[in-house]
Amino acid sequence: MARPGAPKLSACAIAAAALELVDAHGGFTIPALARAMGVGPSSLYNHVASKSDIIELMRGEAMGEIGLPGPGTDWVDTLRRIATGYLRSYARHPRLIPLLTAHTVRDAATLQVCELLADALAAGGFGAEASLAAITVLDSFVLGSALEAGLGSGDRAQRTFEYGLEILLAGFALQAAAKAPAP
Amino acid sequence: MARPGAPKLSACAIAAAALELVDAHGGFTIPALARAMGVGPSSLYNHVASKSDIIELMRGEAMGEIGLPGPGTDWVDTLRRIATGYLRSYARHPRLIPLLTAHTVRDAATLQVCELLADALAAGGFGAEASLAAITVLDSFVLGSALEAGLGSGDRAQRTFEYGLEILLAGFALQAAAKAPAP
DNA sequence: ACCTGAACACCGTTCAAGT
DNA sequence: ACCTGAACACCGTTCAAGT
Repeated sequence: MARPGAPKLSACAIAAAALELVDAHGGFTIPALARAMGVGPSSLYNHVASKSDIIELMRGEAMGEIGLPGPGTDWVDTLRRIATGYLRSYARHPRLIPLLTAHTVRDAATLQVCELLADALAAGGFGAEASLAAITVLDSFVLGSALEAGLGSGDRAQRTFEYGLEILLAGFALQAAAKAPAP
Repeated sequence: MARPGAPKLSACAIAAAALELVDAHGGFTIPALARAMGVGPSSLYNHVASKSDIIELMRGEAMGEIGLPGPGTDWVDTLRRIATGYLRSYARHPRLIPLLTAHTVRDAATLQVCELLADALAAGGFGAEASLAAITVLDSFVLGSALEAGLGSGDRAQRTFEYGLEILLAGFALQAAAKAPAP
């Protein structure tokens, strides 16, 4: 009962199919992606502008899966929850990470999460510069851990992540308690 | 007075030329690399096995530049010095970083530095698992910072790095002082 | 509005041939 | 031992043409 002229493709469906290919093979190719969707390579360009466009869509898809803590949450706990959700999300698609690090972030959902992190750190007394440093640490740590967690033995890497995260958060709390603003 | 039959190419020269292209354009191409060296594309394959081989050679070149602390150094100071040299090295070639994160490390010099880090952490009382977590944090942080330091306004990113590094090291020292082994 | 198919300018790699 | 040049099987993207 398919409507006549119902489109076979959409940006969302393209991103999902590409993510499946990345999960399975660590990369994707326009011809391979088109073949997986039962369509000619040139058809994709009616819905996305370029291959790099598809990669950015995949970032949004991975990032959209993480649940965000409510605004009443303690700032350290906010950091912990975001980092944990972030890890779980990217650990599901570890082979996507190398593709993402080669790109500057443009995805809206990702930028929004960064703002939430900045707010939490501000609540902890971090200035703008210190906050940037902390977010860089956290982000790099999560991506590095997700790479290991997704590819290696999941359970051990998970504990390694939790342990490292507590070191980080303890460092942040220490810094906040000292109430010394960034030099 | 060139010796007759003196080779125009070598693995080392290829890596250096490729690094120049990456610094300038954020990537390299076999034809472009060959052209830069005044040679045909197929000539390169007398000295390297593949493009990915060239990338691994570049990792070694970047890593080889960092100076290592002597064995008498305090363990926290050892971490600080390696991290700092590591950052300086990669900040000089920030556009190389995305190429490297897509690769598993095979370079000998890099693996040796990892061992030095593990030794330092062991001296601080870290067990094997805690040590792995700490190295993951440190490595991710340095690469993330180098990406920013090399591409953004160098001086501010440098201070951001130093500040974040002190947070990290304080966290490590805290953990060591508590003398609680990894859970 | 959306898909097709042919076409373009590339890419990494191989291999026989030369010196 | 090392470089050449032609060749191979690709790749991402465009565009006129169809429906």
